Amino acid sequence: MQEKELVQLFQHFKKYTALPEKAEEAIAAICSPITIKKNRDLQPIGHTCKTIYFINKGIARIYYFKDGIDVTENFFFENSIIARVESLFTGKPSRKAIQVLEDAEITGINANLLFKLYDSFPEIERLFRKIFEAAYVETVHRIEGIQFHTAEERYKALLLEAPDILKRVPLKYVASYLGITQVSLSRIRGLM
Amino acid sequence: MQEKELVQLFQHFKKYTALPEKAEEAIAAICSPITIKKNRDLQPIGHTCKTIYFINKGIARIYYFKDGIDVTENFFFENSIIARVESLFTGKPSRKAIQVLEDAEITGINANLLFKLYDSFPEIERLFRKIFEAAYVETVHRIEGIQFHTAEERYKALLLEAPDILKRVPLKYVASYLGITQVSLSRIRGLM
DNA sequence: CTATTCATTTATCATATGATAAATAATCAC
DNA sequence: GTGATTATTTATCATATGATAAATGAATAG
Repeated sequence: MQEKELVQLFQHFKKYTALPEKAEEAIAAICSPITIKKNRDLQPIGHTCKTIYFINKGIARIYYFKDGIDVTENFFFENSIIARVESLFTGKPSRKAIQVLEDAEITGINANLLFKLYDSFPEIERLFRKIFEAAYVETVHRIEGIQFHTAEERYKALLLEAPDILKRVPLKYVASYLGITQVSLSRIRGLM
Repeated sequence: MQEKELVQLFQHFKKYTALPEKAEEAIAAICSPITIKKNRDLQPIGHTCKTIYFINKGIARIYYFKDGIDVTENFFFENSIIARVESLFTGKPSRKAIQVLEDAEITGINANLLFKLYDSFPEIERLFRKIFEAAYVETVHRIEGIQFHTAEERYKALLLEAPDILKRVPLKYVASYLGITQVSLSRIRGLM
């Protein structure tokens, strides 16, 4: 594991809570570096999520198929944690995949070993509690953004809150993320 | 605090993780019983969430106003935990309120004191970590249920997955929960 | 019990979005 | 660099849902 990427990871963790050195070492020991090419699946559909990922570089999305149609659930950028929580927290196989949208460098954290670390390092349990609490809050905001807003409102909100998505991600993925067809998204963009 | 209601609370906690007796006592010490009449707000809009609630009896909903329109974010039944997490986990005031839809008996858990207990009782931190992880997973499922489904599909899914909501909750609240108007909901019901 | 308020349904019309097809534009493999 | 594939836009038509109004039904206060 490259030192540089671990530094980036622990830098990210500091936003949530401080970790004693021993705890950092313990986490470092269960991390693996992953280099992956654009458009490849980091995790396929149907497998149980046993890894928590951190993006050092690149973009990724979680997606699944609804009636044969590719639906993007979420996008993830540099310095963020990705996990298919509905699988990670339940132990059930996930119907969702993680795909990388640019050549990426990723740190994989072995989830089972991490959960074991919770017993010896309450600070680590606290860290990940806070990480997922923050992700939970984001998800709640997401619902608010969907409920009772028109497609156009949702597009404008995205333009305001996460313009990077529109700059770096193919529109066809953005469309399903917004819950509309690609054609509708194109029409909405055309009006502005 | 009534013994009976605490038993019900700890019974609920057992679904997530076992607690040592001392931890249960520590939690019991920060709980207060609340009796509240139908249609009253348990927590008003604009206040910062400092209490985690457990419903011993009754139903509640979280709601807010979007452009002057009452929107239901979620429903909660007996034996469930309610919190406006976007306020609880960020310390910011909530734009949402909690309202009781039937005469209810509720246990309030002082959140600040609870978070202090996390330091001395890792088991308590673990318990609430798991509780909110499970709630997070539910929220992720919720998004899946909204994205790319028609109003009719969403109604039918609700009929299947949570028929109790339709039995015990006024339809006007169900409509905004489904992200549609009351009139549309009525029309959809009429077709079936 | 009665009157009043509130909730639900029904009807009509307007509009946003979906479905499909075709034209352009951009990207990729070789 | 060129052809082939893929992404995006544009156009047309169909339909689900919203907005509004009015009628019916249920709940509540006094």
